[in-house]
Amino acid sequence: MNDAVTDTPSGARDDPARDYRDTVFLPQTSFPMRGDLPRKEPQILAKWEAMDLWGKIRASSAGRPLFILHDGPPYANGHLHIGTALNKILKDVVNRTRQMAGFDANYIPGWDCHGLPIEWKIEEEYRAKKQDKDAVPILDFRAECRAYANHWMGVQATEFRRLGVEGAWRDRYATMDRPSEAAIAGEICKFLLNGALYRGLRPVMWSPVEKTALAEAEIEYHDHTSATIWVRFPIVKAPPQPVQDIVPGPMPDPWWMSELEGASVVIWTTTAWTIPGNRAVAAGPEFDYAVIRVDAVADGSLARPGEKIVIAEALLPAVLKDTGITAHTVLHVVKGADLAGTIMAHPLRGAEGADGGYDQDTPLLLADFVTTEAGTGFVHIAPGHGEDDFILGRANGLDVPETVGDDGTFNAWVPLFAGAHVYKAADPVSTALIAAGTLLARGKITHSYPHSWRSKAPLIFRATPQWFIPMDGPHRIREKALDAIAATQFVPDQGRNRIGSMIAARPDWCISRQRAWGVPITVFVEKQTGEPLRDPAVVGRITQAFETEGADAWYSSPPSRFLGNDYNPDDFEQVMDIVDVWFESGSTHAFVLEKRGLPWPADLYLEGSDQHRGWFHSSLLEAVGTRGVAPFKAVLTHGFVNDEKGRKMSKSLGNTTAPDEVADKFGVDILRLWVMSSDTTEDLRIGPEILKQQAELYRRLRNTLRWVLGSLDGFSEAERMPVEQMPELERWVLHRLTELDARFRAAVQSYDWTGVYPELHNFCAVDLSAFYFDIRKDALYCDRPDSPRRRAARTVLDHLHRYLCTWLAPVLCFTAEEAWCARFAPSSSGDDTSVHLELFQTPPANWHDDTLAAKWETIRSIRRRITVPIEECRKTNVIGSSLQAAVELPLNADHETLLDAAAWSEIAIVSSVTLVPDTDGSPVKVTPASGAKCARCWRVLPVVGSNATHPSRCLRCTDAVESGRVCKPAA
RNA sequence: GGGCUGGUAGCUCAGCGCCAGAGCACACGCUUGAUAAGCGUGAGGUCGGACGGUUCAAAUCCUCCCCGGCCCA
Repeated sequence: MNDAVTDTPSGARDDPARDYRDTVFLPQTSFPMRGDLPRKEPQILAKWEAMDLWGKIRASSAGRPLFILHDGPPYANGHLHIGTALNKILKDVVNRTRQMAGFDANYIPGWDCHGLPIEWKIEEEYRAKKQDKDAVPILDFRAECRAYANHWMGVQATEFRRLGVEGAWRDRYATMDRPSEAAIAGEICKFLLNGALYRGLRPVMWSPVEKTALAEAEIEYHDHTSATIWVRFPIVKAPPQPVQDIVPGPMPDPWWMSELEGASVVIWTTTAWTIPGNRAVAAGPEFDYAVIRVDAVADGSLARPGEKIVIAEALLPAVLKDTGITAHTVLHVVKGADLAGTIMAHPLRGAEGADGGYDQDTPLLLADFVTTEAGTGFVHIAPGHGEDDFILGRANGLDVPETVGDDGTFNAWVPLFAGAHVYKAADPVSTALIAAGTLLARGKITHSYPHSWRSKAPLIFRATPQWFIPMDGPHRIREKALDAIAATQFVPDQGRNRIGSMIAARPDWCISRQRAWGVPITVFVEKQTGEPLRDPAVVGRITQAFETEGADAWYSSPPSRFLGNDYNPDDFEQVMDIVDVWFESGSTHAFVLEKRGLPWPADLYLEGSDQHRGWFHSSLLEAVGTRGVAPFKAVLTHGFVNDEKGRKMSKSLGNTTAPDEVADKFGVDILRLWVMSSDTTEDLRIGPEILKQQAELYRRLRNTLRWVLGSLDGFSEAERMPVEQMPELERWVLHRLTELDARFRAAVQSYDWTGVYPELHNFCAVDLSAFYFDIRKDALYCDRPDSPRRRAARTVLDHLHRYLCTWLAPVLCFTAEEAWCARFAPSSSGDDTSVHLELFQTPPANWHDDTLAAKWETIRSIRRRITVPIEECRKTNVIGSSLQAAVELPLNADHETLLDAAAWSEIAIVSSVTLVPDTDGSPVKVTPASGAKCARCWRVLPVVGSNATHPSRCLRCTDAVESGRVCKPAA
């Protein structure tokens, strides 16, 4: 308590003009109204760094139940954007709330470092220096990639920490760390050793000029003129089921389908060289296909009058024109679905010199990628020469012929065309088809075609050996993954469905890439058998070497180092492919959790919804394949950040919001508040107006804290009052705290934070600022310090300060710290006090009082009946301040005992209330209060002026002043 | 084109079968002892569209369409 002020000497009359301000307890605090966040936040960060806050948090929570949010690694390339900021802030809030709810939330942030984008950056630098990548030793190249990733990890770490994200930054993980590379190789070898790793063929985009595979982003599309061919596939066996003709008219013989034998299915392709690789024809199940008889043809047409061909009805006019058919009869129309099971001959069946190499059957399959935009409505399927073809082929057990070599020429085994280059294959293929009688027409088309970004040469899809993890078969990875999904908590729950349908439909996982910057697939293949070597001793030598030297050891060591004395290196081929980066990040659980002795599986994975196909997916498959279960107990997803109109952000549209700009202009706490004010399970929006709104919300929170701090000035434990002795108003506030507490605890459990912080804001604005604080200002400012009413209020304010600071700490991590230290660490520098070392407060059971809450709900609704007529009196200039009002309040029998008249005047902040019985819903009457205004508390009361010595004060204020205990605010 | 998802006041969000809600912003007023603050009052929406369906009753269920977003093709 501050120095008491002596009133005027007893007996002397007061000066009516006296200013009583210095006898009133006005809020007093060092906590400024303006946040000044962009300047202050870095100072607070520096303080945390200096006191080793992270270390102290860990030490303080030792022994508590662990909570592991396993960090999905962002790619170590470029500055943070708003999406990564959202993700990390949300993670930080979840971690902090769990920490403050009593867990030991040890968060280890990490990075994804390998992969194409960094390779490209380094290659780009080479090109700028006119250097050839292939001339650089691979270890040098990898070292440059490593340095590049390292640089960006540092940049992003700084940016994340500026966002207030707390974690084990010194112990961060990176996929390119040596132990990580060793662990990743170890995971690959788990699949190798348990037999779930096989080598198969798969088409990839290939440049015959550079003799290399290319990734999607290395491909440029340019116009290219290709030869086109229309080819007959003679039907040798009609579909198995009798089907009804769908042409209107007389009902045909249901067995007409047998007529299809002898007819031909016609395909159209722009890549004649893929015909030798054909293994099927696909039709669209929903399309109508016409069986026609050719009646007349133009000169030079390869069509034959009298022959029967099948073509999609929608494309019939175009095909007739292109093939020179001038007259025809539609015999039947049939759904594509009904053609399934038709067996055709390969168009080169029986060709001279082919030696029976094309005599295999060609099935007709159904596929939803077939369109009727161009062609014939039938697609020729060469599983080695197209993504769709490959997947359809796998699903139907087709083989993947390896027809083309790395230089773009046909392999020696390919009948008729061995050694020919695919770029020049259109003529020989056409000639052979003409000889076989199956070419229906030829043409040319100019279309957009993939080319190499480097050589500008046209590319081909070519079957190449790749490494796969099977989804089905003895390891039942698909089935186990689906079981694991069923056992996982998804927030929101739709995520289960989304990842589930992907897992259910996906093909085998191709984990090999023909690249340099990554972890090699550490496998030796026995040359004679083509089988991978499965020897735990060899695996052990590999992972051991990687542990200290990293994956570079694979490139720098002779194979004998790994093969040991049991094998002759000459008998083995060392695989030089690297593993898919998704396999790497899918293995982080192994080296970040398991290897470090943290609990496994993780409690939570938390990423953007795109990671259903990405990290959640690969982590699930990796863990199921090696451990049989998911590496996470729960998966939380958030949406994407769009602009204020809900449009995707793009530099060209100029609608981007960068996190560092928000930090510099508003402060990080505003950005964090934005995250928690949004529904993060859906897409979110951000922009100038939305940020401005967040700044408004922040101001209210900040001013609430400020007023609490100011009104608590000088609070001493001696003032504290037990709940039982408090007025109902105070007990109602404490009850509200129990309600909010329940909301927080539920959110901590469920990870569902939507609406929680808006509700806290609502509490501050509506329950506290506009109601409780407004009412209690009179007692806090004007009562003597030992007044029970004031003591009760200050006790509640003490609780409010602790509850609000701790609740806000996970989100407004800087502001809450400031408000906490403003009270508990006023000495500032060198002090180790931090709100982040606190736990959430636990409300005593006796604070909860539903009956009281219901009663005060009624009181507040009656209060609203009073404020309306007061407002009307203001309009007519009868009164200004509500303290100038006297109210006549009619109450019905149910309400007349709620409060007494004095309490009503307190609650309504008026100078007097008269209660009258309400029998017919009579309105509240407001009149100017009679009496004079107390110069100290401004209430208008009849007693003011009745005391000759103290003519300008009311009784309460006279007592307060004469007690000699009212303070003069510290200067 | 397919899978998942969203479209309720200027903004952020509730409501998800039975009279359109909250906070913020806005307007007006009060206060000048939370003052680059605080209080009060008020205005504002045919709930994306359908002179579509189901129902006694639809923002809420169904169908179609339009506009976004993520992932595939």
